[in-house]
Amino acid sequence: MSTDTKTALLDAAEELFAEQGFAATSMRELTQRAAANIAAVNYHFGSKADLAKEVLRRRIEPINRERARRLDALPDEAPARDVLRAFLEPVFSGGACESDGSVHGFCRVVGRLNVEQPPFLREFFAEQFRGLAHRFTRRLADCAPHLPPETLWWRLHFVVGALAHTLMNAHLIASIREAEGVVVPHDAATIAGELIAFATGGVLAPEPHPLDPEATK
Amino acid sequence: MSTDTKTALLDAAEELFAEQGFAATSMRELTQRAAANIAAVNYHFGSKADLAKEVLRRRIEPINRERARRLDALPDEAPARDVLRAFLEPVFSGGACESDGSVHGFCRVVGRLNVEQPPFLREFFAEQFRGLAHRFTRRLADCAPHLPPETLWWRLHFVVGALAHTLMNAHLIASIREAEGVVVPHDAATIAGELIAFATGGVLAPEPHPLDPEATK
DNA sequence: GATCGAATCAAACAGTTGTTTGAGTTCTGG
DNA sequence: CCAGAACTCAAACAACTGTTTGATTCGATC
Repeated sequence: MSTDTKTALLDAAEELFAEQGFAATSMRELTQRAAANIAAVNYHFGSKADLAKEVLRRRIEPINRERARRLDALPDEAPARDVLRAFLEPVFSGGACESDGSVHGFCRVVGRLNVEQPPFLREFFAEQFRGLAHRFTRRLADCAPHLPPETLWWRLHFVVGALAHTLMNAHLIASIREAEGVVVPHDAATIAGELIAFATGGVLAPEPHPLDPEATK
Repeated sequence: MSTDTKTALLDAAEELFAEQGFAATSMRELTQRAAANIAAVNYHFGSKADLAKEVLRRRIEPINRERARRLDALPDEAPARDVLRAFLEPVFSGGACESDGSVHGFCRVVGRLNVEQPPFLREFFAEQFRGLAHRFTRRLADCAPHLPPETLWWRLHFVVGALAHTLMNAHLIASIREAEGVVVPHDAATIAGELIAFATGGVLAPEPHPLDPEATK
């Protein structure tokens, strides 16, 4: 069946883009892992770039739908923590975990391509997130009326950064300390919990002081 | 003078790696921008990979020295905010800003290569940060004795993620809203201030609740 | 002014890149 | 059973990859 080849390509691309990034992954390697012919990607997707978009779309769209759904389901007086849960938890749920509870490959590919951002993906990401980011920022503004909108805008992006970095490196971060005998749980549920607590504290932090220029020097 | 070629190569590499990443930047493009011969990189640095290491080293080492210096200079009872300032401010200072106050290219290259992490850079980064990360985590533990060490470990990495993401995308993040007529200041001082406030709130947040498994489903 | 090492250069290296081609196979609907 | 679409395949495409070579130029030291 041809659909099998198509999803095999998506799966292989997901793994390899996650591990090595977009530019560093070759079509030979990719099609070989999918047990497909070299020409299969261009036949089914058009190009390597279009394949990458499709890899992302199949994961991001459900996540963003779920984010929107949860945001809408929140009562008006919902606290910031619930808003941030609506933003973060969908990433880790919905099959995001391996059977051993560790973070699934697609989490890493989203994080990876989100930061690699090949030129052709810039617009794709902007398109996927623009609307949602504004809705969440507006919602957070209700929870924290003492904070100016620009500050909240920055803070939501800090959360995105922490999320992307964590998705990509969770296994590495944990392994650093485990090499010393310290066991660091890094299953998806633990990470999500840690991240939500951190994000809530960060978003609700008091307004930044103007920095002492002396100290920054 | 030959030193000029060498630094011209470092500067060009810094810019291009920042914009496009390591794998996506070719030697032709790189040497051309530096007004040097194709063979110049291999002559002066040995290989493309070694060039990348050098690009990073020349920026990261001073930053990490300054981080260590500031950490040591802190009084014993210093609050978490000061510890985080010692960690974050050196990134933005020391020539990190363009003349217009925006974030300098090298900030982006560090953020970029930190997330792209070509295999040969894994060990390099680990080596550069391992010791420092532990010292900061230990210091933060003194400021927040109510939090388990693993939680602080995660939170420091969340801060790194927010930092890396911001360094890479500050201009983009700002431009999204400016396209709508909202002026978002994104000079280095503003960003540093926002990030420090966010990081302090996040690191000191109360311990994470165990998540409601229902909601994560 | 000759000598030597450092630096630059154009050219070529062998290998890989993403993509295209056209013939072959497999599958499906009539 | 056959026509036609959907798909797979090996081979070749031109372009580009990082790196090496050997001759040439440059600047300093003796």
